[in-house]
Amino acid sequence: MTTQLPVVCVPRLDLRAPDVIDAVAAASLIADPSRAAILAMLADGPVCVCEMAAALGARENNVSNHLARLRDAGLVRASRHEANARFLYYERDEAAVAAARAALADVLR
Amino acid sequence: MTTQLPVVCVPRLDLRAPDVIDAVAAASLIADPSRAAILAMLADGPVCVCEMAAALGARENNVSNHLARLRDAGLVRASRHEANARFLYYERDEAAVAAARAALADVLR
DNA sequence: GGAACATCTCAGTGACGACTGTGATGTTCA
DNA sequence: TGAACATCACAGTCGTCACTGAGATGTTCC
Repeated sequence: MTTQLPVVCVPRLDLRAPDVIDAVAAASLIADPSRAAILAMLADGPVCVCEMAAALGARENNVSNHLARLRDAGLVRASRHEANARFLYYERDEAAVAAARAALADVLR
Repeated sequence: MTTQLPVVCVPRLDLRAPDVIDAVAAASLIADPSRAAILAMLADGPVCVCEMAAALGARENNVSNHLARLRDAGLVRASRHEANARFLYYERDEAAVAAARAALADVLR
């Protein structure tokens, strides 16, 4: 609880707002419960769209919309199942996830 | 790039959606550029409302609204300047910030 | 006490985003 | 080939949230 208040109470006009666009972009994606759960589920390996929809209790086109946003952000990518190409499996791009984690950690550093 | 697709393509209905409410709450706060910048600025110590407003190029009541949300979440607290109590200085609650950081890191684990 | 300042609270407005429904695309199987 | 399935893309609707403006509270200084 050591609050270091400045001795002189003159507004510091040299204070610059830090660059937070990457953190905001990452946070905006996690700010939705469905997308946050999707990202957490994908931590354990690829998951099918229908599996995620069932786990979330959401419709598949709804999940698809969220996956499209995560895809556009580069956080996940899709590939069809080898044995049954009807199923589309999503997996995380760990490099992009690490970058998002770093951007968020920088704000809360 | 070792995508471990299941050999048998049967939807895993046992898949449960993980608990992400804490991460979503934290992300929702960071998802706004003003709040993200505020949290980042406060990492270096207490800052006055007028200083944050000047750095952000925002109006003071706007900044005050964002600070109220961060306050309600327990991430920041306010105290008046000892020498000049007209100025209200905000500082982070490092325990709460650490908890938010942990919740976010858990989703992107 | 009164004026100027710093900040808060609240209500109103506008914009962005989440969910839905529908139709389209690609895949499997009979 | 046709039916069923898995998923996507897009447009419409509705709710939430950020910014604004105005008024209220607390502080300092004359």
